[in-house]
Amino acid sequence: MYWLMKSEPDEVSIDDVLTMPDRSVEWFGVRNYQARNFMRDQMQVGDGVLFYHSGCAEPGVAGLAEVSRTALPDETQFDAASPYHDPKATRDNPRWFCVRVRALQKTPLLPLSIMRKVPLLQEMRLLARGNRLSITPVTVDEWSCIKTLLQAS
DNA sequence: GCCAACGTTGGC
DNA sequence: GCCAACGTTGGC
Repeated sequence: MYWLMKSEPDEVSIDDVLTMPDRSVEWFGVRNYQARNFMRDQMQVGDGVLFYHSGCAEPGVAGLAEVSRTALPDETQFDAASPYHDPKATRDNPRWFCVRVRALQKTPLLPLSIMRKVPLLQEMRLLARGNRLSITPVTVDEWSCIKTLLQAS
C-alpha cells in the first residue's frame, strides 16, 4: 500500500531522517486513533511513503520513504518527561503504536498549493475539506501521478 | 495570529 | 448515548 505521512520539519524533516542511522526514524507521537490504526493494522514493510512537511511556510511532499518495520508500542507514551506521554497507557496495555520509516530520497518540494490544482489528485484524502489526519492512504493512481510530478520538477 | 474543522472529554 | 465545551491541527 501507499501512504502520506505528515511531519513538521521543525521536529523531523526529510533531511533529518536522511542523516539518521539506517536513514530511518520511529514515527512516534501520533495520538489520533485513525492514524494509529493505519500504522498498527495496515502498514507493512515496504509500503511506499510520501514524506510530507506540514506546519511550515511551504507545506508539501518533500521526499520519498518506505515503511521499514511494522508497528510496535510508541515508547514516548510511557515517558513522563515526553510531551507525548499518555498517563493512561501501560506496558501491558499500550495505547499508541508506531512504525519505522526509512527515507529513500529527498525530492524537489511538491507544494500543497500545486497538488490542489492537479486534476488526478482531487480525490486525495489529504485534500479533503477539513482533513487533519497526519497519516492518510494514497491510491496507486495518486502515487503514480505524484511520482511523475516529482520527476518532472 | 486567526480560525475552520474535527476529535476528545466528561457531565448528565 | 447525547452533546456542549474544550483542545488540537494546520493552512493561510
